[in-house]
Amino acid sequence: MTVLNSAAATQAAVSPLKVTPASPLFLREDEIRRGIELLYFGYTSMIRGADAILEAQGLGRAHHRSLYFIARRPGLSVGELISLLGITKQSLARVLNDLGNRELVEQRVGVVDRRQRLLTLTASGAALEARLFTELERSMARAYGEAGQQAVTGFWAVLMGLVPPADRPQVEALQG
Amino acid sequence: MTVLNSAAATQAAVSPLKVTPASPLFLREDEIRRGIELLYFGYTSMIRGADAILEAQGLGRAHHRSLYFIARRPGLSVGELISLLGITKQSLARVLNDLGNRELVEQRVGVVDRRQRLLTLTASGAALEARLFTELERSMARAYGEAGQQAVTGFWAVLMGLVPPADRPQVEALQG
DNA sequence: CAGATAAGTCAACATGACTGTCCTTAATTC
DNA sequence: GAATTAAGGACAGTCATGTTGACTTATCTG
Repeated sequence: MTVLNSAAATQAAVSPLKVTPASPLFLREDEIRRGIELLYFGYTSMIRGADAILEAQGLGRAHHRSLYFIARRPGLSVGELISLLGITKQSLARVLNDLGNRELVEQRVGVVDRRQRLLTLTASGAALEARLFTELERSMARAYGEAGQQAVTGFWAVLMGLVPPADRPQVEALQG
Repeated sequence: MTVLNSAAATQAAVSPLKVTPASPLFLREDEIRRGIELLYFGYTSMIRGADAILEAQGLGRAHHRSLYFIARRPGLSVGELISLLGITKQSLARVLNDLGNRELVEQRVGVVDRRQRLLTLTASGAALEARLFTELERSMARAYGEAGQQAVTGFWAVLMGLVPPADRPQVEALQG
């Protein structure tokens, strides 16, 4: 899956996407609103690409989020997944039951703590997640490519700044 | 509302938030996943701040989005709002009826096209939107301040790159 | 005038979140 | 070893927000 989008990469080297740069007074209301709006439209644009695949499977975005995090951290516990998603046990239960019934996700009893149920993708679950990821990747790789490497660093920095400091370790752990 | 967060602004000048910079191979899967995750957590972190205010009013995020765009573009038509939100007329109708019944939003017949209903906030609607905006602003201003001006430009560039080119004019028009 | 467009309305339905409660099993603590 | 705590599952009801489809009214445009 470590596939370079060569077209986007080429474009990155050649012509970074022009956007109006932030002004020295980049905390003015208009610039705040610009960030709010771009975050809203960017986020919804990115995830919209996977919706068609999900719908064909009779799954929704909630299922996608679970598949994504289980793929990212195989063997994570139900409690850890609840914490990442920020939803209740009961909300996650239905999603996890759906995924289990479709044999996309498997549970094993924890080794160190046998109360835990550790989650992994089955082969077909991994295949579906890969297809969904490819959709997100297409969108993100194009954006990275158009904006350029330096912009990506700024993109990450602002987004991490939006996360309350108390929650940052969890996000960083995911990416360790 | 053009309030500078002086603490954040000072911090911006002094010590931009350190994040692992994007590598030259910034299209590798890990870096794509990092973007996906930060976008998810950043977006949800930002909007979560307004939820308490909304809940106290008996309103939800759908109401907030309508209030936001009506505040941003006073006098926009119902059709324009549908297009911005990407939802159906029937979905918006319920939200707009709620906001009208609470006298937060008013409708006027269009001047150039009398079929249109042009939306504006009432005084109390504007007051509520301002409170909600202040919450988002707090979060965004802190992130801008921590990351620094240059990072903000990159943040905008990547997000605009995520938006399909066909949809970009609409986003830019909002910010004209 | 005929057809297209903007908007409103009613109905039925799906999804994904919530709360609350009860239960089982396993780990921890006294 | 007994009591408490923690992880998870199950069941029930509710709410917010989206969807389709069908129909109406007013207005604009060719």
